[in-house]
Amino acid sequence: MVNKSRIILHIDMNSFYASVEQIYDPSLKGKAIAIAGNPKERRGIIITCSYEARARGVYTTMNVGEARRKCPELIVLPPNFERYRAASKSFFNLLKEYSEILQPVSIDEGYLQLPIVDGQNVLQHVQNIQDRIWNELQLPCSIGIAPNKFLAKMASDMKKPMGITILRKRDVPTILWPMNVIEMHGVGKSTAEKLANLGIQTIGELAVADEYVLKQNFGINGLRMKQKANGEDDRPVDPEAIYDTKSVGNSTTLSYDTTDRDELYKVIVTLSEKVAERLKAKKLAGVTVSIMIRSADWETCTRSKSINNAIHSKEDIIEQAWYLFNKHWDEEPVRLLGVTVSNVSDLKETTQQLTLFNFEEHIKEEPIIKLVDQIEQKFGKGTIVRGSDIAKPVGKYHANTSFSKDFWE
DNA sequence: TCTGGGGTCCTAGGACCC
DNA sequence: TCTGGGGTCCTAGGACCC
Repeated sequence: MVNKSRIILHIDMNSFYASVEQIYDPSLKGKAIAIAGNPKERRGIIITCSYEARARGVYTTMNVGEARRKCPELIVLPPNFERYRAASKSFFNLLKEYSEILQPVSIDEGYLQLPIVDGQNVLQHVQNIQDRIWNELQLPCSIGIAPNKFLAKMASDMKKPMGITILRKRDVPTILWPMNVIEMHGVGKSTAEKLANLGIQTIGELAVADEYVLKQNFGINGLRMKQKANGEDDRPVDPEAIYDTKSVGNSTTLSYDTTDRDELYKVIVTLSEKVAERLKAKKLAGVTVSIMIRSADWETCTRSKSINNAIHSKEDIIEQAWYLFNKHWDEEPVRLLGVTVSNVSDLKETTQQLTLFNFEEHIKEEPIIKLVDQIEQKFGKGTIVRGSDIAKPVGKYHANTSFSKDFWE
């Protein structure tokens, strides 16, 4: 009989940025340190902090001033993303030695599906991975081991720092069900409140909740939440997901709220340039440009516009973003501005489509068969990109299912 | 607790087409 | 023409995550 069990790890770096800074400056080890967006500006907030700082009441999103008041000896550092990216790369490279089925989720966490080896002591094996990340990279991490992504994610959260937690299907009623729904990955404050109004407080109550009611209140997500509450999740670990960028955007909170049009134009230009640069690095172009305007009272307005051809140059992005801004800005003081390009696709594919489109313009009177012939004569076979071929193929990885050892039973 | 910046996914309404 | 049903695309906003 085929056993469909998988062994999935969720590896979560502990206070990643702070840990990396402690590598570069070992004198920071054991101290209360924090990384803050803008340490000197009034609007700086804590991005992450060491466990020593957490013990003193400092937490992520806390205002820097507030954090300093709570913990006067706090060492506040600016972020150094190049360092974090480099550390992240080493970390994922190490993980890749254990399996090709690796899905980075963010700079500091990812899923790894282990090959199933008969008679292997899984816990020992994972302990070895954690030891290597610590010994070779000096990075602490927590690891969850489970038969699916959701349970692995929940498990990695249970012991921090440097924890390893196995969460089996059979543990779900005893471990997960007594927990409050807010503890569930994917359930935030808003959903938790809505659930509470329906009389659902715990994950156990969600696990047996009426599906019709869930569907009415939360749509497809309601049914997914119930499945997860029952420990079910069949999403594959997808190594390609990280390459499938949907949008590229930059935003900034101004150091003071302003209505100065010239100043706001400069900000739009800077943001558009950054977006263009990042699109170029990723070899992407997009057909939709959005802007975000946040006013002093935290009201956020987003406006977008789709155009015929995918764009990527700073000039094009500035033009669209500035048009949108002028059309929709209500002249109220602006706190934050953002520019995003979405509906992106590979630059090579979009220019190919553009060539086809332009050519088609010239000979659009011709019957379609002749058209195809002409294009292929001119540009070679394979030039025609049919609708179904344009979408980027997404690699699917399936687990080795021939696992005889009943690890999860 | 007066809140940064990077994203993803889902929904709902309207336009438009057959 | 006073009027169905299915589908897709676009836009705006909300919820959530790290």
